[in-house]
Amino acid sequence: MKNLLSIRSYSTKPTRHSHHFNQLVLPLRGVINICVGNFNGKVAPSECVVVKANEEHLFTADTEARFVVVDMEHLPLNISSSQYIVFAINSSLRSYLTFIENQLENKVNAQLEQAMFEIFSLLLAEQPLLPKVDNRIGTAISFIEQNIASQLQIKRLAESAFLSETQFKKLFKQQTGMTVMKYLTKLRMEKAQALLTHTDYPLPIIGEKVGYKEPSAFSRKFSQYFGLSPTKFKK
DNA sequence: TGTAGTCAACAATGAGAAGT
DNA sequence: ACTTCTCATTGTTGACTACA
Repeated sequence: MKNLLSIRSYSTKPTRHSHHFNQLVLPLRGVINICVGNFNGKVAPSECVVVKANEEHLFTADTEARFVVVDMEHLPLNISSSQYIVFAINSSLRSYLTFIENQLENKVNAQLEQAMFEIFSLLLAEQPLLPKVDNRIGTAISFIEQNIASQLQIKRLAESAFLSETQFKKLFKQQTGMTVMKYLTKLRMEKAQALLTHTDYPLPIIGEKVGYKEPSAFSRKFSQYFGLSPTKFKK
């Protein structure tokens, strides 16, 4: 069995079938109709379908749809031990899929493709495995990820999801398991941690990049979240 | 059943001062 | 250059109720 990354625009086997390896299907554009296990429905970009080895499945897609198909002999533990057939993927993996598409459509390089597969596996292993989220909450999450440096207010996020503030807060908690603010803080702190580790930006700039106008507010939040100040973390 | 509004309690923030 | 603290202000949450 050879681990394989490929880009497809339609099902090569539009009949029920199975194979001895695991297969992941990740839409880039358009929607795929998939029937696997007890799941029978549509899968859109930002989501991933897991077809475990020897599991019967069937998928069809519109001609304009594009998706990454990954054949894997061994699934990372988070995926193999999960009950989810469809789950939401994070922004890092989404960005990486675009890279994969670009690379596979322009070059043939076996060594690079093996490295790409390995990076894909690592990104997959760190997916938080949130269930397939409501589209409106998915939209708001994308909005948060794209505007992490802005002063994000629930009112504005609720608008982006076409929900009232109250409904938005309820649905967000229900879908992600955490409040809007907790989710936002988690993203901000993870980004701050990455900027402190990988860049030489001064603290006020890092604070700004993760949405804190005041360095003091950033420093306080970072200390609360990680248990040590940004400066001590950097050392 | 899903959506929306109200409200009290609590948390987060900005500004500024002082200290390291 | 950065952290820590205080204080006033603003924002958010969650429980509850009402409505279609």
